[in-house]
Amino acid sequence: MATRADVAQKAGVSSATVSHVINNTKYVSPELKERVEAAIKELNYQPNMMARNLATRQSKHVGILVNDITNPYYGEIAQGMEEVAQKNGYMVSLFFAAGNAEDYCKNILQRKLDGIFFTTTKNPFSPQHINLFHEAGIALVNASADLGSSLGPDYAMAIDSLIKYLSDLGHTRIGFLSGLSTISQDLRFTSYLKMLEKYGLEADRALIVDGEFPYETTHRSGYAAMQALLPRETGVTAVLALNDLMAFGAIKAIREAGLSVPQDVSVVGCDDIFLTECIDPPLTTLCIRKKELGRQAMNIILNELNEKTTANVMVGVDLIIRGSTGPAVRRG
Amino acid sequence: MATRADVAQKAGVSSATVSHVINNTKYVSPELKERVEAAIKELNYQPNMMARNLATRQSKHVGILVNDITNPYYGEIAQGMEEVAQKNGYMVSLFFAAGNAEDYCKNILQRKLDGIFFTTTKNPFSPQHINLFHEAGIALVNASADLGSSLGPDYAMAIDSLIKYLSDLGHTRIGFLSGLSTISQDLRFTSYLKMLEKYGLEADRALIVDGEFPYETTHRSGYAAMQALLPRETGVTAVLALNDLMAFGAIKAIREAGLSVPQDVSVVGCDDIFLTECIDPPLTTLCIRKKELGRQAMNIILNELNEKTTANVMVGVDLIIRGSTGPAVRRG
DNA sequence: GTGAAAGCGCTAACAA
DNA sequence: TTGTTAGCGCTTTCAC
Repeated sequence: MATRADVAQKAGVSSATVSHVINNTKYVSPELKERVEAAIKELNYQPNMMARNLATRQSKHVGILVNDITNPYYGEIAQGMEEVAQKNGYMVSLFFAAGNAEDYCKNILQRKLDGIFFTTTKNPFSPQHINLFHEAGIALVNASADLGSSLGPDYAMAIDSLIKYLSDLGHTRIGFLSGLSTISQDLRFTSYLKMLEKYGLEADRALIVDGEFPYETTHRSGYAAMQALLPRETGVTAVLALNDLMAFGAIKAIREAGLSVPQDVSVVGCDDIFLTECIDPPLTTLCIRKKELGRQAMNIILNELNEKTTANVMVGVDLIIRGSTGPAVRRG
Repeated sequence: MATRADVAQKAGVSSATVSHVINNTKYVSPELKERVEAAIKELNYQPNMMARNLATRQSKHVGILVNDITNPYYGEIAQGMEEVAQKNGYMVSLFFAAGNAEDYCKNILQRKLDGIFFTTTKNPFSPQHINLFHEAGIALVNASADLGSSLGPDYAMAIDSLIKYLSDLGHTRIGFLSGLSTISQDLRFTSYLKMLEKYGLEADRALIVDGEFPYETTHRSGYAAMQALLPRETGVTAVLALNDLMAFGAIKAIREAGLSVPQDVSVVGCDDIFLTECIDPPLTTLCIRKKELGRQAMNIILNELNEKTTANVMVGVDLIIRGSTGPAVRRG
């Protein structure tokens, strides 16, 4: 593989000049420029990023930490992030919440990743790890808050609309399938509580199902949560699940209990992964603009790197009404 | 951030010695070794991979090309690959079939990726690109065949079992929703044809629905394919879809046509993504060991890199019978 | 057994 | 405007 020196020689210029035409970092006379470009083409020269990165002390490599890439939600976010990363000459690598934090940390530090997007609150990294990242000058974007920039879905308004919608349909006993811990400060959960209050509905503790350690938010935990909720005889007529996968599981549990959706229980998901519209019944859900989220994450990282500015942004969430919700009926 | 020179100084040895204790590349007396290790710990020294990679001419960085990471199928493969990559000090980056091949190619070459796993036949890279990869000594693992090592699911036996199973249930008109082009040499399709013949069933062209360019294998294309198949009045009583997503879409189309699954039409998917067991009815499908596939991919790359051996392996596929298939009934 | 020093390919002062 | 050169941090011969 040709190196910069080869190009310089072939073009009859210095290697610095080659650098300058490649990086557009200084004026080079049109004539030389042309000669250099010709040489590059001829030799099919490709700059060696490892060398460049060593010299510039940046890797042009970022990471995305996902809970479970098997959830289409994260997949779409990753796609959005990759899209703008690619446009800017960055690569994105995957990290899994279930992976080994120590190994990941070492990798991140040693490879000098330029930035990381934590899409999930389920973060394997300890505050010490985060500190190391900070010291290394890595741009951090967190779904929730505090460290570096923050970026996440703005659930509050959509959940407001949702509770109003359900309330208008006559629902007064609205459950919440959390998947997370009791003390969760998840915005979905806190918004749920707040909006219940706003619309004069009772936030009965029995209507709320927490997850169990290790916390999971899959169809399986949704199934388990609903199985836990139904026998409680709370008079529940509607539930909001932390995400669509959990909602799928909840629907299954409801059916297995001999009830139907939405006649007996209305079910609402969150995320709006593409499958929501193809299951039966189609799922009412809170639609997060996932690609947008991913794009924003990369943009924020880019800004943090280039302009040294940190940002706090929230992306919109919309209530999408489909077939899994309907009027409340009193069960005997 | 401390460098190797700092460590050397603190330990009172040369930087070469530090290298040797870190990489275990030469005998170093226990005494010095200990001093070096102490210094490393004390300075919290982390080797700079960019420098090391420059010197060793390998990036310890591999890629995985996926069709659509939003399909849990690919997500699980990526997870498997990442798992063994991490264990071996490699990072894996994502490439999307829909991405810009030119940009990707440049990236791959310039960053000196050590290997790439093409999980999908839908490959944006031209033979010229592939050639460049070859010349650069990049380990290539392809789902189908020919370039470098090959790795993919072994559909043939499972499809044999499937056709036998359906045939035993009285199905004689079995459709195929391909998503791909007419001339597809996809092993699922060719196995389907072969097994129809084996069990004495007719491979009516009208029972086969090709995809349309740009080929897609999502629930949407499954929906469209089934909508195309139903009006043909072929007497179809069972269909095999290229993957589970397409099967989901097919089920939706069947229902919208006023028919039911499996009473009127049996539906079979492929991949066994986790959602198959939580939709209604649970989907009969061909289960691919996805994590295994990902792990194998990384192992093959590692072997190709270290032992210069190439491999051709297929991972097992199992027929999983669930609720979406049942006895054939004569309609009309 | 250990260390000096010459790269790896590129960038970025600084000179010319 | 262009070229020289000293790094970037690590590996790896080759002397000692």
